Amino acid sequence: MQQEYNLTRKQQEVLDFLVANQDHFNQPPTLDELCFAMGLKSRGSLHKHIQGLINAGLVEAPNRKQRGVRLTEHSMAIKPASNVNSHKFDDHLTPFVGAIAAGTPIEALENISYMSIPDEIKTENSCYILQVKGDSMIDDGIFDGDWVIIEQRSHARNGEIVVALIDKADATLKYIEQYPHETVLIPANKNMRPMHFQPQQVEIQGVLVGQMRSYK
Amino acid sequence: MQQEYNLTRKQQEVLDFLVANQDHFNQPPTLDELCFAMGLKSRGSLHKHIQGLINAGLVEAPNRKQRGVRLTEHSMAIKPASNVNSHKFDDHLTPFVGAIAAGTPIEALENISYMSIPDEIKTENSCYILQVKGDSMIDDGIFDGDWVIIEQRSHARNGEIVVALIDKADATLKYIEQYPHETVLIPANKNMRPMHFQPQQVEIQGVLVGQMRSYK
DNA sequence: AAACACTTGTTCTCCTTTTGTTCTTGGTCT
DNA sequence: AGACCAAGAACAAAAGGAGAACAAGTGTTT
Repeated sequence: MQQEYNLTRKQQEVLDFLVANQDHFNQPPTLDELCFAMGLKSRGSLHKHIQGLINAGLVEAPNRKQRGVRLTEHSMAIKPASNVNSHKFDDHLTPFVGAIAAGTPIEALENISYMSIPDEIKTENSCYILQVKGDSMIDDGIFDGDWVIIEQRSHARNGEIVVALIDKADATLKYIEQYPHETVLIPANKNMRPMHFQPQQVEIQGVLVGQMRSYK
Repeated sequence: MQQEYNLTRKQQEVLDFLVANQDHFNQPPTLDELCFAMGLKSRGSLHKHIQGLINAGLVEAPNRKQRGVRLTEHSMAIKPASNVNSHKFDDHLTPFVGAIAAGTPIEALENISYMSIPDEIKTENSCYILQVKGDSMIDDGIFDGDWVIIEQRSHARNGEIVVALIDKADATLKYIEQYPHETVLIPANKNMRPMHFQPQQVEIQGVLVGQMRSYK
């Protein structure tokens, strides 16, 4: 009877959160903290889901004890077996910091959000995500509205695609070619022309390492 | 799939879908989700088919329980489930099942791996990931080597990009236009021409909802 | 230590939305 | 006619949520 996990969607969500974050907590969370994380406004609602997990034997019964929401050994044992090969849990969330449009500074979001992206489209170094506005890289398959994953760096090799800040004012996503006496930023768009600058005008803010698009 | 049971054509279709996707679901689907995947508009219609499968002993009776449509052990045996169990504990992991190249069947991976992708490029319904081989969608910014996220469905609207199986042999990623007497698959590549088929030659295996690319 | 305020877990009622089930109606095909 | 199938209405149960009320824990002040 207790081996059969018949969890509802919300119970599953709560369990997922607990499993995914068990390492992050130095203490088990309070109900209010969990509510916030799950987007609920009432402890009572959440408590019902917790109760369901307790009945399923996946969470220990916290008898009125505060911060008593812990996974049972049983449910802890489930986690390692949960995915077969590679792609281990990357609890590495990547910050989504704003939008980049050729010709204007990066529009920073007021509250940064985070996305969980696969290792395949990022690097081991620190990365962030921007949403592309405009068509300056359209010939390279980077469209208006796409997300790009940028590795934070201040230098690049010729031929890489970079986030470049021009005259400390305008940010843009372009191919870069650096020569001793000039830096050229090259769009991937037949209708646009390469732009030439003094090297000191151009500050590199990161290098393109991945891209995502939604068709919804 | 073979039938030693007396299933109607539609019952068989539903069963095939359930068997083919038992690994992909984090949780059993609701009737509405199943309706959507099968191209039905009425829960009532689907329910009758499910009822048939329950009578045949292939699906457990979900007594009013939500998301209760599960295969019995008996029907699981139909298709040896390689590594079932407990993907349901990671909502956020999406299976990477193989590569798709125009003109050849999907190359399935021997062991499925999983990627953690953001909600922004998938849907609430069951999705899987394929790697694209070839240039048939290059004008649409889908390049050789890109990953595409496919929502599992057997129908599509005109103008959507689908994974289509032609004559039960060749799988391909194309725009689809469906008319009463013909189905047209349209590549996004100036050098390739639309292909015309009898409707029954073309089986839809999913619809494109997202795309990813690595620049490493 | 006693009294107090505050936090947190628990239980409860009332409500909305989602979802499974049962119907009736009508269509197509053999 | 008899099967299969689809659509949609109608209903009941399940799932999810908000908030009040209360009790048990925690911390602070006196």
